[in-house]
Amino acid sequence: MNIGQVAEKAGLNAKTIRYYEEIGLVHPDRGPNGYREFGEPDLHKLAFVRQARQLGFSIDECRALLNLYEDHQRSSSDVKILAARHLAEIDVKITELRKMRLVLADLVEQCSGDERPNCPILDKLSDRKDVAS
Amino acid sequence: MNIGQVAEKAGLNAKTIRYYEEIGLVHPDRGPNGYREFGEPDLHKLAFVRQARQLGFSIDECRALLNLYEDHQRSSSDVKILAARHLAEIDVKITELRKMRLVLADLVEQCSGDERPNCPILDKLSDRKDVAS
DNA sequence: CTTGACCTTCCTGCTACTGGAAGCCCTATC
DNA sequence: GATAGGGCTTCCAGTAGCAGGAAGGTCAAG
Repeated sequence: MNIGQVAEKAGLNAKTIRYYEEIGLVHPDRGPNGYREFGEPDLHKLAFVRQARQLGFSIDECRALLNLYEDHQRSSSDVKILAARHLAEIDVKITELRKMRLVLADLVEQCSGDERPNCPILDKLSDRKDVAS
Repeated sequence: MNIGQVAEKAGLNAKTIRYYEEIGLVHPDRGPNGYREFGEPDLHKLAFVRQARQLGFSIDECRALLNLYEDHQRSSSDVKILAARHLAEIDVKITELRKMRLVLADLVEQCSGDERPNCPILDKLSDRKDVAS
């Protein structure tokens, strides 16, 4: 398979796949013309990474997950620890965003949004006191 | 004020403030020794930007907010539109994170997390079907 | 006079790609 | 055989928002 085909099948951009090769996630063969040649295992790995990325795992976490996936001696606890840590990070992000959302929604609601210059949003931003911890 | 003092007062890193100068957010004077000299208005602007950053506004949005803040002919509607758009982006992010969280929490729960290799998390990631839309 | 804290500029690196330029390869058509 | 197109290659630059570090100037205290 050439890069275009594997890209389509894996649901990834060809550029992305070249990048993944550059950072050592995949190691496709090369044909006599210099083209990358991907096999089924490569496709499988790329699809795996795509799924993990969609769940928000970083590239390094994807690398670790791939290693675990290919290590048939792994303990599922290693995978679970990695995933649980990522889950916790997601929770932190959600919490932070919700904090922002609370303040912001309040400000937006308070702002009349007309042609007059008076604006509680700007007032808040220029306030001495902190907006959130 | 030197950069160290203004950094502490504004709650920002000195490096960050130099960066903000580089991208044109602030324009401190220079003393005869080449040191940056910040006045109260600079401190005020930096604190403003910090507050906006804490609410998740991008640097470009902060720039726009600063411009509106300093434009006493502004309409509050301009500010409100900007803030409402940002609020919508936050909502999108929260939604995406919650989707990830749903799938991930489920997987983590299903994984026994023991010494055996069998792992539903890896099974899911290597699945042909998409994990989320 | 020296020490240490503070300041300066410049350069690199981080994440995870994306876009573009210059050029080769392959197939099809005229 | 020439040409057109699409796909492939490498390399370089840029994105956001800084952080870290090197090399060196400045300033106040002892």
